[in-house]
Formats: sequence, C-alpha cells, structure tokens
Amino acid sequence: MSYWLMKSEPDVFSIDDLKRKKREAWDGVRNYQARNYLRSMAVGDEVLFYHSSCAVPAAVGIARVRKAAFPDPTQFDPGSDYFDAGSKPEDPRWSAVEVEFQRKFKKPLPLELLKTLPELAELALVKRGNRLSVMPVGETEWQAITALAT
DNA sequence: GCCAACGTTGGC
DNA sequence: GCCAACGTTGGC
Repeated sequence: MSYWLMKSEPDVFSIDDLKRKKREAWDGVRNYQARNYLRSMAVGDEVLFYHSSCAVPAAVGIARVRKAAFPDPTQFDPGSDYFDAGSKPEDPRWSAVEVEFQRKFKKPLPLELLKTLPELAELALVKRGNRLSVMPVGETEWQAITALAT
C-alpha cells in the first residue's frame, strides 16, 4: 500500500465537505506530475488531506483511495473550469480518482509544525517553491506525521 | 529548441 | 495583497 498527500483549498473543498459527502471524485488536476501520481494510486492507498491557500495551511485528516484513476470527466465539459479542448475522449489527457473519508484530526497539523520534523526534510510539501498538489508520502514520513495526529 | 513573457500556486 | 517559484506558451 502507498501513501499520498493531496492539497485542497478549504474554501473550495474541505475535509468537512468530504466528511459530509463520504466520498468524492478528485478531479481538476491539470499538472502532469500530479496526474502521473494520480495514475499510480491503488484502491486502499491512504491519503493525507491537506488544506492549502488558507489562514493555517495544515494536514487535517486522512482519506482513502476508493477508485483508481479514470478519465477526468471535467476535461470534456465545455462548461467546466477544467475543460481542456485539446483532450480527446479516445485519448484522455487528465485523470481523476475517487477518495473516501477516513477521519479528521482533532487538531490540524500545521505546515509550520511539519516543517520542523526531521523525517519530513525530503517531503515535497516542505520544500521551497513547492506547488505540487498531489505527492507521494514515504512510509517513514507517514508514520512521523500520523504519530502526531489525534 | 531556446527563452522571455505570462499565468498560477501558495505561503506569508 | 505581495511576491517567489515554477509551469506553460508562443515567437523566433
């Protein structure tokens, strides 16, 4: 089993939204590196849910991959913000996965805190200029983070 | 194929 | 709101 971290802006879609909806398609990813990670996900993989672009950027809970990568429907929807005229249905450019709510941490683990953990020194999240919205998390990294979660 | 311009992300 | 970092676009 693999571990991942996925960013979401809480104003758009928060851990509470996922908790309420139970499961959600993770679509709209329009970055090739992030897309490739989506395609590497397997059912059952665990995902750290991270809130970005907000007052306190933080890891806030855990989700689980419920459905492996499939063509992101929003790329073919002209009404969607994520519409991609260059993507052909016979050769979809973008992928989505479906995730399912697992749990919400009682207290968020702020980026500021995560940055202090020596185990996370190599995690893309804490690196300068990091913009990747989907990234792999190593076993040791996962343990270090979840050990702090309540 | 290079690279400047531009747009986006995301922390602060 | 600002700005650094980075990806993408498009002219040449």
